[in-house]
Amino acid sequence: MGDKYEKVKTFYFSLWPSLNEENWANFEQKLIVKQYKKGDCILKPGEVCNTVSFINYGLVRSYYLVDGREITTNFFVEDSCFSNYQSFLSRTPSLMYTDILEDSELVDIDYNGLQYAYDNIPDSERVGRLVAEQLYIILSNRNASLLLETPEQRYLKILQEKPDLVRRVPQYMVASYLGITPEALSRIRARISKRVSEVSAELFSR
Amino acid sequence: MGDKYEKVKTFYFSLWPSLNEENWANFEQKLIVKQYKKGDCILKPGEVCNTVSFINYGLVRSYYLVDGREITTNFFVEDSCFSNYQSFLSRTPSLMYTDILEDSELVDIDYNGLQYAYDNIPDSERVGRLVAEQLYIILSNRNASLLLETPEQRYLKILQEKPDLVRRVPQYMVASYLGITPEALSRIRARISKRVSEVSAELFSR
DNA sequence: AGAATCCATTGACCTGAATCAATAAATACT
DNA sequence: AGTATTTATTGATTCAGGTCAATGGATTCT
Repeated sequence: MGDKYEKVKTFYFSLWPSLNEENWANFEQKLIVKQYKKGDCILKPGEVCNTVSFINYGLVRSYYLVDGREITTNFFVEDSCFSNYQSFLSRTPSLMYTDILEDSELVDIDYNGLQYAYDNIPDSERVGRLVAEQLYIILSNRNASLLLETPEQRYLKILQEKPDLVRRVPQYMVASYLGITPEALSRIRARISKRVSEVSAELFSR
Repeated sequence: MGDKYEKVKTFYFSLWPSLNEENWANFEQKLIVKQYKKGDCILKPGEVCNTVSFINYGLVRSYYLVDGREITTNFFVEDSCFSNYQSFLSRTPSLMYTDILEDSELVDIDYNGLQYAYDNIPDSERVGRLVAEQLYIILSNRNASLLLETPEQRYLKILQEKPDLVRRVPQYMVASYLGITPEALSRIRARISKRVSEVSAELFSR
């Protein structure tokens, strides 16, 4: 059983320098491990998100669905934490879906479990602050990307920064993460490979 | 002198139930009051934001400038706190400008002052967490608005939710907050008032 | 393996907003 | 008050991406 908590334990020890075995044991009691199958939907619009989850293995996606059109806000991969944090924190209904894209194992802590930790486990309050701050920074960067970069720039960036993710996820989901339609992404790809082949020809002709 | 701290004191007491006079006195020592004139620029791209500020009075704006084009991310009004939180937290250079739109008085706490508070003043850690969480929720809502609503919907919303702000700020800044050009906002306004007059005529003809 | 479903590409066309430009209105400045 | 500057409106044009539709490849399922 300790097995399934190994990765999440490493994760927490890394960002919680003062964490010791006693406090970990206390914290671990609040964790629940669950397995999901590809295609499972774990949160729907209207539901309040009640967990923060660590991904042992698998792949997860959050997205809005607005008149038939999906808008992906995030992909989450193994060894990281995710939540619908806005819904979780504000205790208000989610506006998003959260789906399992690949068979996954999640380690959940629920809202009450986390409040218990804040109230009873030393320094967990600070970890909570640091996590919230980290998530703020990430969201802020995502925001800047959507405001400042063109879809093509965003595509080239994700290709470079998360090539593995692009391979694991259908292209239409990547498109919706970039804020465009599948057709538009297909055209951007065509444009890029045209440019690449022109440059190659140029180099070849010298 | 205590005068200038009155509003910010009320503000902190409201979100920090366990705050007492002794701890407040300790905290207040870390605060610095500053006046600014309309047009002042208090943070430029490349600079690291080193303060979180409470606005006694005045109006402040944050915006990106990308090839001559302004993109407003936020307006901040009296009795609220602001910061370039992404830069402040990550200690990395800002990508944004922060300008004073109306003569303002700010009550600043700097990065070290805040760390001092976290380390020495009871429950300040929790307040820091709650503030970060609140800011996350706000940013998340702003994000959803930009992804899910049309510029016209966003305009109607800001008209309804912050009519005072729309009056105090030049229209081209509102446009850049909505993610469009001044021309586009002007056309949206024309469209709306056309619809309004059609509805009026309709009602009148009965 | 074969059928069915899902996914990516391509073409034709449409649309909303950007851009460029000119003018008018409003504010600020002396 | 009168000039200068800033801001808002309107028109003409352009363009990136959306929409609709058809086709062909890939995956998945039994």
